[in-house]
Amino acid sequence: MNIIFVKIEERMESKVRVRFAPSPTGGLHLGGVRTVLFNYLFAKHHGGEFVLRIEDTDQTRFVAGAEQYIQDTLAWCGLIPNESPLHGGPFAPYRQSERKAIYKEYADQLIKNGQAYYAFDTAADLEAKRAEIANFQYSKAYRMEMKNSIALPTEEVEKLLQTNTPYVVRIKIPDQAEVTFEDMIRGEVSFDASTVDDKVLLKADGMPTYHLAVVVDDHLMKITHAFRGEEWLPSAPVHILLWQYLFGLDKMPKWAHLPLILKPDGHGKLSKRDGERLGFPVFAMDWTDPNTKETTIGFKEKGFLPEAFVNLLAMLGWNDGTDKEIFSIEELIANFSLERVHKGGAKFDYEKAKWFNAEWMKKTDNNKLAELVQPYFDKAGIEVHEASYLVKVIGLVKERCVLLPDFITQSSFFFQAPSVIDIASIQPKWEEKKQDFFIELVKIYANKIVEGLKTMPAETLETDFKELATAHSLKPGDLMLPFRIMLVGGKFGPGVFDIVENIELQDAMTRINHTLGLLSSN
RNA sequence: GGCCGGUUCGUCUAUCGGCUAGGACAGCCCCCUUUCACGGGGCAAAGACGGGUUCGAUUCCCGUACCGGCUACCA
Repeated sequence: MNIIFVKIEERMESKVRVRFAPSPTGGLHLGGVRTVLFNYLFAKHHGGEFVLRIEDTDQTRFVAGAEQYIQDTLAWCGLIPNESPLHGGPFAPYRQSERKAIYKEYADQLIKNGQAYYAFDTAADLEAKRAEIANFQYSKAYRMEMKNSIALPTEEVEKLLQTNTPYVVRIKIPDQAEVTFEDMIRGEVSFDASTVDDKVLLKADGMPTYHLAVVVDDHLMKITHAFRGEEWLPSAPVHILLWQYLFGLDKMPKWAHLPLILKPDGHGKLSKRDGERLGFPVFAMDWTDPNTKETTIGFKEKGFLPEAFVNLLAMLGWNDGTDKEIFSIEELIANFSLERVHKGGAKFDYEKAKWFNAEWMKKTDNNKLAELVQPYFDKAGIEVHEASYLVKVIGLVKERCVLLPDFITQSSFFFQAPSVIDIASIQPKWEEKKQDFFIELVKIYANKIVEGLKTMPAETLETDFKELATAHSLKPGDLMLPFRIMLVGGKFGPGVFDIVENIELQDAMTRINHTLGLLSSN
């Protein structure tokens, strides 16, 4: 028996190099970004390099704009690759479609060494065979019944090749081979390679499949540690065999198969559909399919801060062993270790995700928040005359905002009078005494304005308000809610006197009068 | 079906053989707040099951169950 055993040596003498290798087929979802993140954290923790490689070998699934989207997403998250298709690097090109010729050479070498072979079966041939034989596998058991350079006489193979018959190149899995390797997260994993079929390495269009491309490029790009989702575990033996055939197992990167991110309800891998169904983003940023024009919302546009997004992703499958949950990217880099990455998948919890964002909002500087919030104000058509005023308002309302757009609902009344007044919450307990009180309050404010005051400190406003209430033999408490609703339109917002202080006396008067008008006309 | 992986409160998780199984999110209650939040305090809530190993297992081993992944000329 041919035993392949790969051990992790604790050597780290060569510079750590990792890669993220997505296919440009659409938006980048949570699981993808987390794979990037763990790659990045591992590389930076060890002072290594992070490479972005685009695996665009499937021309039928290629989607225009997806590559740009991936780069933009990494930029938003702050996970900038050292080498990429856009910025190049010493191992360019970084797009597999541009490396087509390279893979052919290696496929030829495998064929020459008897480790791979030509297969001429058409799609129909394969379909028929699969229909005929339950659990059909293109391997030892049925290889000889198929149209390939192992089963066919040499002359016929020659003839097929000379007449340009379409073919694929398949790896020849050894009849008996136990493949064992050390996964950095899972420990020793072993497979009986004969249960794997002869995977296609080179497709009929001359493009490599993932199996060949990942091995060749990881070698050529000197990748030392390869991270990928757990869904790749079953094909690991193919890759290990290829490493053995092509470059030697001593050169092979160490593998780490990351746990999956699961649906919040039910079971299975989290998908784009789950987000739509349950009402939360799954992609990092908005993604518009160029064909259907359909847009899928992203965490960025939903109003998440990149710091929070990265933080929450890191905690999905990793922790530092303490109760600490809020980590900056620098702290993550400093503390990250693969030993603390989980083996089991984690269900995504949107409520917890929002909590991370709320925490990061509180930590973020008001000036920074103002910058981020400005576009939402623009979109809502709310004019911000002074940036400094926005910064001040943000300080007043930030702890009641979870997502960036919450600033609109929580603070629009600082910039314009509310368009809707929740009269229904005032009316039941409304009485003439209260009306008189507010008429008097307006007069007081008018006098202050005549005295040359535009506004007054919240504390003074509050004292005056309470004194006036007492004078009208009313409890201040019974007046606060109506006052709040007059100012903001409903039962929300920061302290009423903080609001009055900021919107200034003139505006407050206008709003009181407006509501008084509504109340008397009803 | 076959192969591989996984399994601690509803969810994310701590525990690296030693018993009040800790924290966070969500839920509920109270305080603060004459709005809503934030904040503070509290309640409720977990080791899939069965065997071993051991003085002692959530922790180590085996089996079972359940869940997941893969099983394409997709990645």
